[in-house]
Amino acid sequence: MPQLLKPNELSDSYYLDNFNCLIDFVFAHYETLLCDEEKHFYAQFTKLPENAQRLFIRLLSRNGDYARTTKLNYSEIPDLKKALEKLTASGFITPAHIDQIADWQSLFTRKELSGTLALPSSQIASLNPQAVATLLTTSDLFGTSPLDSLLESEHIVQINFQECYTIFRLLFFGNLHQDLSTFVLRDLGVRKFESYLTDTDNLPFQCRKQIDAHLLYYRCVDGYEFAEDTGAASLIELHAQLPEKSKSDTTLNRKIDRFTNRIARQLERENHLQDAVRIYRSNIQPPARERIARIEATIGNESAAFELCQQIEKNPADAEEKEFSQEFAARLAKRVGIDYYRPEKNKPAEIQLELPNSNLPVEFIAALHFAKSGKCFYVENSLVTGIFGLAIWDIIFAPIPGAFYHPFQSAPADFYESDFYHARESLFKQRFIDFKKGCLSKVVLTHFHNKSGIRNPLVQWPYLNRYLITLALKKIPLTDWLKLFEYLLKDIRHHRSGLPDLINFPDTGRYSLLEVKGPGDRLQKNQLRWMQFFKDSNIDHAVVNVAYLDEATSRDSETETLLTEHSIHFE
DNA sequence: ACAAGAGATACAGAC
DNA sequence: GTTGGGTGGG
DNA sequence: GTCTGTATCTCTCCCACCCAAC
Ligand SMILES: [Mn+2]
Ligand SMILES: [Mn+2]
Repeated sequence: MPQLLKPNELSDSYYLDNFNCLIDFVFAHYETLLCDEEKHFYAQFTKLPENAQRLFIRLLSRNGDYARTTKLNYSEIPDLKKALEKLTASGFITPAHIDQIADWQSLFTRKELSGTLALPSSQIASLNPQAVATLLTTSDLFGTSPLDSLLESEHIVQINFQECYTIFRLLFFGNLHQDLSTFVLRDLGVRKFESYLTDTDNLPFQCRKQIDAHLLYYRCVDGYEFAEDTGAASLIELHAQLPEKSKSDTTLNRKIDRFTNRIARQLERENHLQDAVRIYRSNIQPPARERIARIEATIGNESAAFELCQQIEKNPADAEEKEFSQEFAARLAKRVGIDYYRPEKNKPAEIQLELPNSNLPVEFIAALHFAKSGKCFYVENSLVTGIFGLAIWDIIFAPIPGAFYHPFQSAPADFYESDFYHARESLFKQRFIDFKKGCLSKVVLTHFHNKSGIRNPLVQWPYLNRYLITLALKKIPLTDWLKLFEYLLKDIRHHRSGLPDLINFPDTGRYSLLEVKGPGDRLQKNQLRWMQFFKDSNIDHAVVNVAYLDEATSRDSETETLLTEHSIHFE
């Protein structure tokens, strides 16, 4: 009998349904890539009675490999004992072998442990897991250990098949950071996703080797913290364990490269420069080459550093890397006393303001100042990026092969890839023609209305409202929008950030983009690049330097009124 | 959109 | 006694 | 007294609870 549900209400079998949805999808589309144990896991799970299924899912979504059965209490699982028996009989859980339990502190409270060990709880806190285990399992003259009393009325079970579930999650989501809560958040209406069709003919995993590589990568990431604490040798070993980069899996390659950079950077901090350089060299992702150049310069290898800078300049991975290579080369040349061309520095226009410190974020202080003679909004990336996202909404979610492979994506799989545009070129070309015919406002406002709250990699809904959008579309000329869009499209990954804090629409007309800087703050590289773009595109812009007239005071009533008028709310 | 970018803030060292 | 971080849950 | 590099902090639904600390 189907339940009648209010829009944001969960059915009483929600997590069972969600889990089934996940594993059924994986089994249906990836059966040939599953190993015997995984297939066994799936087959056995589907044979379990519903109550046992429920309990197992509950156990899987807890932390840790073990659970105390006395701590389990679920109103939707009436016969816990029977469910536990079923799970034990089918091998989904097993009574724990106490000598395999390494971490007793996460299973029992300090108080419980200090009681049985007859030690002050402060001392328990300072013991390492190994020590606790030893104390607990050491028998006295009568052959009894503290553990015996602790476990008198306890059953600890080991939760099995966690690895299988991990694989299923990986295959379903394509990553390990999403889990069953993703379903819940969608069904509660917290996160809305576009309702595209998933392309089951072009799923991301093609062979078992690829799956294992992903899994290994995640294992290495898990091991990072320990390796960092253990020292350089562990970090080097960790790097050696990383999966080989594959020919086709650019997503995984990118992850490996980022992680590699993280390892090498830590080696730098620990002063293992040779190893850091060696590891950076295996890597294309910025800032690997930059780091190598810096290290070479530090250890007195200026010529090697200089040469690398020239290589980078010839073939930069992105604007940031290119700028680095030019500036650093010039710096090196100067240091060695060689004459060398230095790119002229862009100094954006500046506005100096002296304002009372009303104890608000400096962006609001500045915005309220400009609001006295116009309309001013604190938008950062959200306006330009958001308008663009609304303007090309249907292109972002167009059914390109392989773009969508599960229902919880906020972007197509290739959104940040350099060929995102080319895979949709005809759609974009047509859309830009339409814009030139004057349909920009209509497309944007239609999507703003129809897609409200739905996730889109370019749209941050909380910052957008109809008034702001309408005003921006009216005050910013189409030619400027087209230039902005074109610039965004050149490198979406990097160009979606660094936009100025404020957009100002003075009463006298026009508009300008303002980056606010309080005392001690300075322009970031990407912010400066946007300023350069505005200059090249003839778009009003400035850096607003705010100095405070006084110490921070509490907000006066005048400020409160302004805040209310601008729908700004704090604490 | 893979414990991340995305921005602000703090401080040290170079010059 | 209070808080605040961690965790589980819808 | 600037300019640079680097490290560090804050934040992702939101609520109830439990436990460990200041
Ligand atoms: Mn900002
Ligand atoms: Mn700012």
